[in-house]
Amino acid sequence: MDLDQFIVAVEILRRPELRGRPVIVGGDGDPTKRGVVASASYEARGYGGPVSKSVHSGLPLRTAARRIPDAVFLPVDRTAYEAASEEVMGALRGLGHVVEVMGWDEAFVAVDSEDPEAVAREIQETIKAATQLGCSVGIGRNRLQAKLATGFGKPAGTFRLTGQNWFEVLGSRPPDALWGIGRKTAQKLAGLGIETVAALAAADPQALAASFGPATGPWLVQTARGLASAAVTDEPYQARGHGREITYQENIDDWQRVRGEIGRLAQLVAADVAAEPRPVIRVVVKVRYAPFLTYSHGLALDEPTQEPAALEAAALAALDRFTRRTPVRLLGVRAEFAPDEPG
DNA sequence: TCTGGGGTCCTAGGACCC
DNA sequence: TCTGGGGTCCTAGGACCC
Repeated sequence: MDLDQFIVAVEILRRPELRGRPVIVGGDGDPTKRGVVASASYEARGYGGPVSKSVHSGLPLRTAARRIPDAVFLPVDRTAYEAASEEVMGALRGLGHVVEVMGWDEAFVAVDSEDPEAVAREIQETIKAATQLGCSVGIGRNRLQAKLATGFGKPAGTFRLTGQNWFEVLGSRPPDALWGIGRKTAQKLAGLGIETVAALAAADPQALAASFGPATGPWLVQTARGLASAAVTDEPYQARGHGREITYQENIDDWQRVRGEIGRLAQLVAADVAAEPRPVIRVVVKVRYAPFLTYSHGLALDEPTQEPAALEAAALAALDRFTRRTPVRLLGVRAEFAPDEPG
């Protein structure tokens, strides 16, 4: 299940007069500032029109404003989206299936049915009745097939993608049409002469292991064949870590201030971590210098802890490993938890 | 394209050990 | 003291996703 233009849809629910207009949500809503598009309405995406007038998520806000000057720009309101998402997932769980939430606007639902389209429509009606939000539902024999199927069902539709029609639908598309394969991998594959899903499915897993590593190589081929094995689970999600990062509106060139900001971020991370039962074993500091060069340095803690003072001290020690003291545009602090003991 | 913020997983290389 | 072959752990970086 994948909600249609989720963030924009939540905004339109509380501002119905925006329906039908190009709406762009991102940053603090000021398109003259640093930030990117979190969500754009279908009107702003300008399907079928020229790229020079189309906006999509990830696009810099300043570029979006140049492309659609009369769009409505709104700030990101995480609290509102979290609340709406909770409502949706609650309604979905009410149907009695195993539900695995994959972010604000997506979930896998484990269903064994002779008539999956009927179940899909029931899911859509239930969510619509509870929240007024539309969604598309993809049907497949595994998570990979179902996930890709939602894209073909948009908006507000259903689509069935199984071994029966996998190559008919996807065979001639580029590999980055698949879930988990992006632009970089597609380029690297093209360099090996592999330019379609069908070609990737026919490739030798061992040969790809030489180029992509022992796990990724064979995984690429399995994915192109539409195969995936992970079951849908409703086990409560356990975060591996928590982090905070900020892109500053103006670059910081005073490294005393950088120190102060890292301390502040470490305190925010300490507060986030306090909500979890697990201790922190490692702290990583990230610095993005003004020309968009990003580096990180981390260190293992002497002993596992959640103590804010210890996390801050570790973050400052990690910061000391950065020798280059030129202006920065982004600072981040991340805390990583001890992994679960097996068994 | 002057390029967010929250994450996850994998890889390569070096250190270290036997 | 021209130097093997594992294995594991740690670290930094990259790719990807929502």
